[in-house]
Amino acid sequence: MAKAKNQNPDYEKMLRKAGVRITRPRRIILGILSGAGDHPDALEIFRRAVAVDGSISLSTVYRTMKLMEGMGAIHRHAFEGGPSRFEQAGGEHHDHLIDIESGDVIEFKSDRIEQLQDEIAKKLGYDIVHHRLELYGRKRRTAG
Amino acid sequence: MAKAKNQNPDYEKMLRKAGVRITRPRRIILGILSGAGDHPDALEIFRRAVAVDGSISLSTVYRTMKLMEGMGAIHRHAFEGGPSRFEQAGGEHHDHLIDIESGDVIEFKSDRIEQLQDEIAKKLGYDIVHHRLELYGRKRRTAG
DNA sequence: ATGCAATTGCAAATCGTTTGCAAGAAGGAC
DNA sequence: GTCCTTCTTGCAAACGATTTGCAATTGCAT
Repeated sequence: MAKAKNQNPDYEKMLRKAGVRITRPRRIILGILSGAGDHPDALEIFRRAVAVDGSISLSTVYRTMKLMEGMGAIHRHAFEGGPSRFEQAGGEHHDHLIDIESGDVIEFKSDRIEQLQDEIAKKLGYDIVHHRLELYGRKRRTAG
Repeated sequence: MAKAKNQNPDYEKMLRKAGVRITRPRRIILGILSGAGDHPDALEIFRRAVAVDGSISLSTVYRTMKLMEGMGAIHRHAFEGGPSRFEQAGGEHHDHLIDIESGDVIEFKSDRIEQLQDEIAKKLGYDIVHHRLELYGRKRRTAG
């Protein structure tokens, strides 16, 4: 019953092909993102990585995040004030609903909204390169 | 033909009523936001404020921004990486299209999108407290 | 005008993130 | 497997944006 979010597109192969060395820290960090069902920030990734290999440094986590972001292997999210949070790329595009009480992130998708965004941009004379749609909400009290 | 974006809801009165002292720095800063047609960041507001009164400090700009944000008199936007940018509140709600080449911000509004957002949140069991919709785009080359 | 609490400017502190550098690994050539 | 070059790493120091402690100053109710 584990939340299997794992469609691991074998990043190691892709990265090596792109001329990126697969080092021990990188393998560990990538593995963590790959298995994460949440959207951890750099410090949290660092904690999880250290649990596997105590010698990994926070700098390496940041450097790896930046590298992977550049390669398109992960997505960086800057939710409300807090630090950047990361998520493995590869899945379908989606937006986020952030629970302002717990910080939990729920993913959702709306083709209709995407379509409307395109129309708006077009009307304004722009081509959308990317967008950000975040809903900040509070769990509805289940009427008791 | 100036871009009059000025529906100045007499913040001084509102603020004083809320027990906030109207000091010289605050009056100047509020005036700047009120007359701004753009979305300046703290440093830019500071620059404009210093041009009026050389003794104003950056700390005061930050403190005033935080205070006014709390009072609902301004909105804070954290676009892509950069520092927070501010805008006087009071106008109608709108979202933003950011020109990734110039940094210019264009405001737009879509009731349809807002409505869809509400539906999505409701379906997920949440009440939206606020949201953020930003389109990052590039000016379409006017086919010549 | 007077007094006290709220506000300020300044400098130092903080947070998240980046960077210089010397030591240490990755992986192609042999 | 061994060697070599180059890329990566960990560390500590630097960074940019923002916040804070503090003593001096100001707003404004009286």
